[in-house]
Amino acid sequence: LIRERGIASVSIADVMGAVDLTVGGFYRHFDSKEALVSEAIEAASLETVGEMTLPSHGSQGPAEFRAAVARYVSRDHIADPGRGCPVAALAAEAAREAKATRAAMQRAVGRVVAMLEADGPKTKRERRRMFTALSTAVGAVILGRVLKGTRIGDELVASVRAELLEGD
Amino acid sequence: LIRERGIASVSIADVMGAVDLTVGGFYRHFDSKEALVSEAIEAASLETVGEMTLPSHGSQGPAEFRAAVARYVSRDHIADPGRGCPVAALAAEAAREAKATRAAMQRAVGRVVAMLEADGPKTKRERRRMFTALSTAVGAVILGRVLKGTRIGDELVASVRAELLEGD
DNA sequence: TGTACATCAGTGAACGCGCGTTCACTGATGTAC
DNA sequence: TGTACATCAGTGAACGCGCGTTCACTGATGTAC
Repeated sequence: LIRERGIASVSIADVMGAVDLTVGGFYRHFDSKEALVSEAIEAASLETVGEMTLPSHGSQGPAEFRAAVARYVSRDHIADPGRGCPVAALAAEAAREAKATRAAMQRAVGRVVAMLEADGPKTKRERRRMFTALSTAVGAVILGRVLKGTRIGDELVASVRAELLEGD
Repeated sequence: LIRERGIASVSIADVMGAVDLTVGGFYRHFDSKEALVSEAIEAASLETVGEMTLPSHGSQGPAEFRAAVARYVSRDHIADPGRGCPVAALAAEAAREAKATRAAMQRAVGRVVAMLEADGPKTKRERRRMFTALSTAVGAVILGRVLKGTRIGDELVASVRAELLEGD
């Protein structure tokens, strides 16, 4: 719900309503809205990284990397933020939130980096390419979402996808 | 103000207070908050593109492109969203807003693309690289902001900057 | 030059509403004896 | 096996607050004569 609508636009009543409960009960489970948001980012991050890593346990080859990119920079991911990467959906908003939320988002990014590093040590050049590819993928999903339904949006997503998949 | 704090977190009282006026007068100037947000995105977009294009009028060479990238993917830009690119600051949030706001953000992205296209027709390959570089730059600024003050954030920004400036 | 009047940016109080949080309570569940 | 009691998830009403928007008003400005 938060990934779909953003942190500020989801109320506790929305969250509780979505599981057919009433607002009052919320505080049996979380100390505050901020605690919920932090845990939600954490959970979504684990889920997303888990899906990306799924086929091979830990050691990722270039084929797995390409498959992950193809799933990340895709029409499906762009069309369904609610089930997608919390970094793409919420990074900009989380950067303006209180400490706990920012920290959760920093951990989420860290987890992606750790996943990309999982197949052993990298040269400086490889690390640079890794950070660049990550920025490109996140940027493309965010831009793809705001441009959804426009010609330029389709071209941008197709371009980035092809560029990342071809290596360079 | 909106670029700094986000659309939802800026109230009309905040905006009017920032220019030492009271809330009531707001509606002499704008029909609604949404109208203000749309115009603010429009204005910020013109300002940002203007700054990027400034040195040479229209026809941009590779040197101007490199200078623009260096200014965009920089510590200064990341540290000061309030004076920076509205796309990096607000694209993800604008994607969830009503039509007028989304449309303003789409125009903002379109303006950047038009600027990058300004030095004449491009091959398909060049267009692909252009869209990729745009996604990379926007992604890096957004990630740089959420990671501000962390080791990984510094490394990511430095990496993307170097990678984009070196060509590839 | 002086007066009457229209315009309109800005005021400040009010509106209905939804927010996050609190709290006294209910009632199902599981344990102790 | 049956009874008494503690636990605690969930209820629903209330709180104080800030939100976007409306509206009757004020008062400075500029134009018409």
